[in-house]
This record gives sequence, C-alpha cells and structure tokens, in this order.
Amino acid sequence: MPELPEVETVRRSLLPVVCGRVIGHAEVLTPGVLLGSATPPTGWRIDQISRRGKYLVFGLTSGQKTAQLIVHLRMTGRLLLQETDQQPVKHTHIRLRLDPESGQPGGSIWLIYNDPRRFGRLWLLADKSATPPAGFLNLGPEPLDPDFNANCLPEKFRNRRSSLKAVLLDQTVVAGLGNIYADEVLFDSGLHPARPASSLSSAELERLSASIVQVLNHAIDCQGTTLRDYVDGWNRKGTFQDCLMVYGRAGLPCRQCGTTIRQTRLAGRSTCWCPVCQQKGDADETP
DNA sequence: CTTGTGCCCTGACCGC
DNA sequence: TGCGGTCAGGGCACAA
Repeated sequence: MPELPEVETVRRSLLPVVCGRVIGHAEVLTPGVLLGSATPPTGWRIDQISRRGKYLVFGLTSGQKTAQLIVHLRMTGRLLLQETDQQPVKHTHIRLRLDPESGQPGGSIWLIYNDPRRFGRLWLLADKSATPPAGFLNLGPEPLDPDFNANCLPEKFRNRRSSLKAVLLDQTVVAGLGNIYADEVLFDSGLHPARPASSLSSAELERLSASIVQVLNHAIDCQGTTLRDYVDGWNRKGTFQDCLMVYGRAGLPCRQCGTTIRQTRLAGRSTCWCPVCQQKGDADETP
C-alpha cells in the first residue's frame, strides 16, 4: 500500500526515464480512473515529477501552455515502465506511450497505470475548468520539507481529543502517513497509539515529529515496504518490511524488549504496538 | 466544527 | 477442488 516512502520511491524510479519525453499516445482502458480535463493527455511534454504527501504531480508543458497530471495510487495502484509495447496485463487502466522529443534519439517507452482494486485516481488538469481534488488541496505539512519540525504539529494537535493513531492518519495534519508508518512512527517515538493527541507534552511532540522524519527517511532509503503489492516503476520491491518493528507483528516478540506485540482496532484500522515500549504515559502508570 | 461508520474493489487466505 | 466468509485500508460521503 503506497504511503509517502513508496510514492517517493516511484517518483525517483520514473524521474530519469520520463522527464523530457512527450506523451505521443494515450489509451484510457477504464473510464472513471482518469478525471479532470476532457482533453486527451497527448502532445504534452513531461517536464518534472514532484510529490506532495502520497500524491505524484507530473508537470506538463506544450508550447507556452502548462498542465498537471496528479496521481494517487491509493491501495494497489502502480505506475510501471515498459520498454516494449506489450499486451496490457490484467487491471491496466491507462497506457501512455512516451516518445523522445523530436530530434532526440531513442525509442518509445510505455508508462502503465495498473490497479487491481481500482481505488486509485489520476487527474489531468489541462485547463481552468479542472481543479485538483480536495484531498490534495487540504494536505497538511510535508514531513520531508526542511522546515518541518514539532512547531508544525501543536496547533493541529491541541484541539484534538481523538487518538494519536487517528490524528497521524489524518492527511490534513501531516501529509503522507498511512497505516504502516503511523504504527512505526508511534513505536519509534515510544507513544501509545490510543493516547489522546491533545495530551502530548512539548517534549513528546518533539519526539513524535523527529520520529516521523526519521522513519520516513529510513523507509525511503530501503525503497519502501513491500508486503503484498507495492513495486516501483521498474517492478522492484522495497526492503523496509524487514525493518518493521510493530506493523504486522502482532503475537511476535518485540524486537526491542521481547514483549508480545499487541494488535487492536483504532480509527477503523488495525493497529499494532508494544505494551512496554509504548506506554500510555499517564502519571499513575509512572513508577 | 468534530468524530465515527460504511463504502468502494479485488485477491489472498482460511475453514469446511 | 471448490466455495463462502473475512480481511486488507485511503479517501470520501454522510450522519450525528
């Protein structure tokens, strides 16, 4: 399930291949997956790929005109590169033939959007009538931004009575965390997932924000987490699944203290934590 | 405003 | 071997 580290890894795998190429041909095999402008996405040159939270943003130009192609992979979406025009594999919804710019050497490459569960979406914003999705516009601070620190969190946390887990999953609070990294971040910061967000001390907020940055960067260094579906643009798996401390480890001994990892349901999501390394933090529980 | 619930959708897995 | 049930969860609509 692509979260920030997986999306960033996809971005880095696509970047050197697709930038500077022109969308020469586009096939939308599944209507409804591509939203936004009615204009077909052909003729545009891909200038850059940026990322915001779990969204990828392709910057497109055509002469003086600019456009954006925004992509959210949700659960099982994949952007895959193919060097030959192969038969579309099952659950392929969009195929883009990327040609070298005129006068440039080399052959075409295909960029495939594949998504078994069809939760993912692409938005082509090629004219004024097309606007980005609300979720994109309402994203909270970007945790890999150099300016990101604990001061980005308190105002968002102060008025929230709900659990830390629910707040970390809220994309308007911090952009990019999903179920796996929310659990991993809470373990890294030694905080119990059910703690009310508003109960954190400033020292705990510092720890939490530092863990967000640390865990996400570590996962990017490992090319993301592949549990089931996730692969990058060249169909390569990540390795962060070998580094998980709590997610998916219910019933197994904590890798730090040996206590059995517990699992519960929080914010509608399965939540794993270590009952020893992640204390509630209540005064009466402190020895 | 906040918080919670159900839905979308397919494949993997489990028990019978 | 098949078959129904359950689970996985990101974001959104909707209700209270």
